[in-house]
Amino acid sequence: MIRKPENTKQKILQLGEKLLKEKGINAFSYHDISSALGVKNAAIHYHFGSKEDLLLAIIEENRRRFGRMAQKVATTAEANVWHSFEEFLDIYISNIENNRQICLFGSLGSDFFTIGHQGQEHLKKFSEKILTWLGEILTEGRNQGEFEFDGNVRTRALMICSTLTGGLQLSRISGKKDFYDLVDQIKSDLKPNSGKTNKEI
Amino acid sequence: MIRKPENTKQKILQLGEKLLKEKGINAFSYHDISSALGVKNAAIHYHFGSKEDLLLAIIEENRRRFGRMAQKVATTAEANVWHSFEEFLDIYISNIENNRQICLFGSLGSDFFTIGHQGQEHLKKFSEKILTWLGEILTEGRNQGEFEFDGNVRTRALMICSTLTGGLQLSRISGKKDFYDLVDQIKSDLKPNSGKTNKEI
DNA sequence: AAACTTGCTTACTAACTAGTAAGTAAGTAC
DNA sequence: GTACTTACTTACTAGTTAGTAAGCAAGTTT
Repeated sequence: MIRKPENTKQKILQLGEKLLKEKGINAFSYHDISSALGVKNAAIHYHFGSKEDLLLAIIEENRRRFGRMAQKVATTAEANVWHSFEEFLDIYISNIENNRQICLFGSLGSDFFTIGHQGQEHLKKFSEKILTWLGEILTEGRNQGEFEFDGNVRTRALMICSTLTGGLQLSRISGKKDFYDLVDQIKSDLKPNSGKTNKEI
Repeated sequence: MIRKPENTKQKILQLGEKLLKEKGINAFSYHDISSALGVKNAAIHYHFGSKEDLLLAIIEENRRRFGRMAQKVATTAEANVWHSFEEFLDIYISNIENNRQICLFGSLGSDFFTIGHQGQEHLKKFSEKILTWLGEILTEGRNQGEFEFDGNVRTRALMICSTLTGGLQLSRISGKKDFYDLVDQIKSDLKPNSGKTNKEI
């Protein structure tokens, strides 16, 4: 028998995340994963004792991935707020391009009352992390004159996240193009001196 | 036996909608409905042959309800765009106040690939109806000088819907208050001469 | 070489799922 | 008063679900 330690575990995690973002936590089963990977059901339980454990691992994996992105844009030489913001938007764009997946928070926000307490708490902490990070980028950008927007920073960060989260879902229904329009409008709205021209484009 | 025709059917429909918006289509069963209503599983199948049939009826019910709202604001004496827009926002606010439900499109956008073709098509038509209606209100308001916003009308309508859809879900995670802040910001952003003050509030 | 660990498989269970077929009590039409 | 319709119930099925206990082959430690 060929031994590739941690290989199966990683594959389960990756496929679990894919299924979570495509169908939702309540619409895939251990069998969906095991049959796709050519292993038995019990192999999934060996690596992730319960479905809740798999869910926690998926959330943690997303948290780490976000951390790496934040680290990357913070240490890049030509670091600037627009570059950081684009990297953030790319997370959502890669979702829609990857089989029209929705984001973690959209999937688990919808199913929030069907997941365990630990999952809810992990999600809450992760969402605060994102809102804080985005808030810092927005504040920095506003101070630099790179961004222009009204109101409270946290609310603006929340609004951008909500638009992207909802946009991924609605564009499943109304068409992919709508999401790209949405992303362009979000960027356009943030640009200074875009004014409120009130002209039809 | 007391005969209240259509009573059970209405109750099934109401509870089905509630469960759909609280837990999602894949997280409730016919048993959840039948046990709550004190009837048997087969009674649900009598009124709604399949789960897909129940789903179609729920979508149709929401479509009718939206139609009644649109009719109402169109025929009200003191009709104006702000009043219409507030009535629209009230649909989302009543969701969050009703056990932190999410909206139909959020729930079914997340589970889009797990529902049947008919459900997807009905949803698509209904979403176009809403976007068209909101687009008309936005256009009228912009022409009257009541609303001020940049860019394409459809994209702006879509952005407002996306923000509300995503906002309902994210505020399950981050707290109810965030949703009310979001609604206030949406309204504030639409107001003319709000400018882009770039000041922290 | 004996004991232990890792990464599974085989074989199973209890609970739950949507859905069906047949029956039945009450009301309605003629 | 007989036939028909409505709104269910009883009783069932076949398939799916997460989860478990025991076994086993290969590699690792001592």
